Amino acid sequence: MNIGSASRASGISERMIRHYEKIGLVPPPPRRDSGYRDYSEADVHRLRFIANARDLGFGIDEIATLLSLWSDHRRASSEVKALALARAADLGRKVAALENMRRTLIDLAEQCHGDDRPECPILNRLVD
Amino acid sequence: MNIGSASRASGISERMIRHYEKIGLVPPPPRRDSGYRDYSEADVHRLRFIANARDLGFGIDEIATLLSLWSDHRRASSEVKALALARAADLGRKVAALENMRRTLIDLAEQCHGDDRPECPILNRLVD
DNA sequence: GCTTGACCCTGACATGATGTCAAGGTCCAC
DNA sequence: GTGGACCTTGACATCATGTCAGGGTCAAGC
Repeated sequence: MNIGSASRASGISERMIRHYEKIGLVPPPPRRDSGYRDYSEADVHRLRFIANARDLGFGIDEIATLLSLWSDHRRASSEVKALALARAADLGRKVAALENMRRTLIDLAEQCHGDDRPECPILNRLVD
Repeated sequence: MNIGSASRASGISERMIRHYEKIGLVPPPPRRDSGYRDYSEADVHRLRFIANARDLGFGIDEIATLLSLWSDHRRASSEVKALALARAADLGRKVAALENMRRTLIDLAEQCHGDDRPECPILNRLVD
């Protein structure tokens, strides 16, 4: 299967598939005489795994760990669980930080007349 | 004032101060004979404005707009308000997306025994 | 006046995930 | 055999930020 098909089947751009190959996240597939990469179903499977993990907010390093856990049939599920919970905690912190910004902005906007006058609590706050 | 003092006073790293100068977000300060940048209080003020806006999640382009609105004493506060609300809406979308990921991870982790057995719903989900 | 350590200068390379563009080779259906 | 779709590599860009190297400057203490 060509890289274009693998891309469509996995939801990862051709660009990123080549990138993941370069950084060692996916093994280099065999090449045809033309030099074209030739992907198997298993390769696409791996790519989709990566796409799903990425969509859950895992970073490249964590995805590499998940991949090795995935292919290790003797691994303990506790390792995977710990990784997922660490990721969740991280997301929780990010959510809290963004939510804080959002509330601050909304509070400031509520205090701002939003009319033709230049007086503006939002700018005043930035000047503090 | 040297760049180090300006950095400490504004909370922006020296590296980023120089960067903001290069991209035109702050005006190039005068130089002393030695070539050292020489910052005024007004410069530091501007830097702190930038730091505050950055902490509220504004991007460089938006900060540039805020800076021009700030120095325009005839501007309408409605423009600033619109910018703040757009930013808040954007943050709201990001928060929702991250919160979604977080919930999914926690749900998956709850279904995972987290023991020595290899069986793991988290990995199964990634394989879908 | 000299030394020393703290400070400053520029420029370059790196990150991470991703896009785009260019110049060239390949494949297949007609 | 030709055209259009596809593939190759490599390079450059983004955004905010860090770090490092190689070199100049300043100020305090001796």
